[in-house]
Amino acid sequence: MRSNMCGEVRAIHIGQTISVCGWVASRREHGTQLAFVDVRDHTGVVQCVVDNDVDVRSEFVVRITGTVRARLEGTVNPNLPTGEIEMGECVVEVLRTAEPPPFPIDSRADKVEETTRLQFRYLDIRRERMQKNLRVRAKVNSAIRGAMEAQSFVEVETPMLVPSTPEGAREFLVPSRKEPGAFYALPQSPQLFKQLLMVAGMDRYYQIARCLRDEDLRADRQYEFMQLDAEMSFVSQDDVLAAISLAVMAAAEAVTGERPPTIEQMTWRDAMNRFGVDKPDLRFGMELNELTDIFAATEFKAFAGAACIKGINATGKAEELGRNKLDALTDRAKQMGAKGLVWLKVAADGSLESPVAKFLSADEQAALIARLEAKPGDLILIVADAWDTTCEVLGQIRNDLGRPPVWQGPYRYVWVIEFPLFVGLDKETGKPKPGHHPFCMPHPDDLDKFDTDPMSVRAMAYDLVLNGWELGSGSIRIHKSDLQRKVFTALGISDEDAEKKFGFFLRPFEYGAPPHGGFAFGIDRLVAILAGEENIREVIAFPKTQSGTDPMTNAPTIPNPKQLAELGIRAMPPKA
RNA sequence: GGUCCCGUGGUGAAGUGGAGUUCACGCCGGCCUGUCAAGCCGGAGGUCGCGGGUUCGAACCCCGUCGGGACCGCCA
Repeated sequence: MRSNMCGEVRAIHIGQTISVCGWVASRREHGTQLAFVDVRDHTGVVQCVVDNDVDVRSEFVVRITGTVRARLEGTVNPNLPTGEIEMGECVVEVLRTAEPPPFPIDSRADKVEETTRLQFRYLDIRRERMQKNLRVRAKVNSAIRGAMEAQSFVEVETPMLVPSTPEGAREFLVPSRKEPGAFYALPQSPQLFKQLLMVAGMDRYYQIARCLRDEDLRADRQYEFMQLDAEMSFVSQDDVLAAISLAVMAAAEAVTGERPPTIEQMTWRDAMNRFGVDKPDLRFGMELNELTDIFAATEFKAFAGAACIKGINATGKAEELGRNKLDALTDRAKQMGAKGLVWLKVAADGSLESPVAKFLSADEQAALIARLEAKPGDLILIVADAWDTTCEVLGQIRNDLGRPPVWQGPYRYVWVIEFPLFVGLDKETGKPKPGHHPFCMPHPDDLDKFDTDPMSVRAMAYDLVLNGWELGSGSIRIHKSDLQRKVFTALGISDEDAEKKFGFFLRPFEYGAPPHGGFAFGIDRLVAILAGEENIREVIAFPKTQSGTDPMTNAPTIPNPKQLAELGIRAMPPKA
């Protein structure tokens, strides 16, 4: 039907008679003798000159045949890639008329209520922005596949109807027709199957897998999302990081044209100490500074005896943050569990202005200023509390004060390694809770700490972080039953419970599980950042709203009684 | 489950207790031979999300509810 794409016609085509197909982006009529019709496809628009009356409206689908010619002098449009040329003596075929769209099919729709965009998603996707985003996504998928294939990973598809598992995120359930009362779950991830594929000798598995979690939605979370899911046999942690790094770098290069440098590594403890979060945003400074030693002998009651005192220097923020904003920050710190937040402003003469300055000795003040390299106009914020609280609170405040939009460059990838094996204590059992999942390999140097200091045991677990967003995580898995039993014991899980809860998963290991490890990272998040979007809905063709509905299809809908009867289900009455 | 913000013709905004909801874009009709998200003239189009309350009077204040969004919880 067409010989050229609209956005690709150039001066070299002058003299050729060509046909383009697309949608009418705009029509400018000048009497009955002359009309301009801009035709749009996903490559762009081209101006078509019609020398007579033509009845086409916005978004009519047309095929236009004409001869490419240079535009008249003075009518070149430098804002358009096709602005040097136009199609003349055009014949217009209307392939399909169209109703006026509810919003303009261009960047003006960026301001339209998102619900309306989702209700008419097929029109929204017609826009340049969404076309670009979905094509970026396709490039990422393609580059990842290429990188994984090149490393001898084998793509294996795992089932979508799986057994419900006891741990982890809330699952979507699918009723079984053959066995009324029984349910399948939709997979939160292919975790179980990919590890069994290692037992099965697949050696290197990967899949761009759809995962489903029935947890509340966010800017970076949807019910359904896509992961690069991978698992490798006979590998060290560094092997896994290297393999995934190649996939991520290939994806980034495919989109940006630039290959990121080798992804740096940082231990979890360093990340917490320096940035106060396990997903540090390395694009800006304002790092946490250790101050405990400076105030070791302080008279100031709020600091005296505190396990950990840290501070950040919000450089140049003294002016900007008035009393109200400082109070708000203090409230936020308290909400997060800190006893308080101390602020000090560096005055023009270098002295400290603060309600608490009078409690700090001259030596302490001098040491503080030196440690934080504070200059006039700087704002110092200090938290004194337990180590984790101090880090977390200051990390959050650091992000609040300094973090650029996630899409803003440069891209700073970082592997956060050596996550703790256990985090916190279960309120009911008083036993440690698994940091990642209970099948993570403990760090070999920490095996003797299981009994003495379990909370300090590191795991062979790692996260990939980009600009403060967690892209994904992985670990080396336990493949021996004695070590697995040791971890279960620490978690307070008896042999009997372990068999009941995880037997279906662990029993196959008895037939010869190789040492193995893997990783999974969220494609939606990576694509969003590479596409310059701060919301993954912008890179998903048909996403759900925050309450889990689809304004276009009206899903979820109420099934008819016959369907329910067949499934042996009696539903609650719908909400009024 | 919680906190905060938003809801006014098709779309985006203005109006925060008082006359007839205002403006831009879009839409419909007319004019127009070089425009380019054209220009000019005219026109149609709104239960101000919904329900209740306060008031002489409510788009505006109060309560509830529905829908949307950001965040917390949650996401082993």
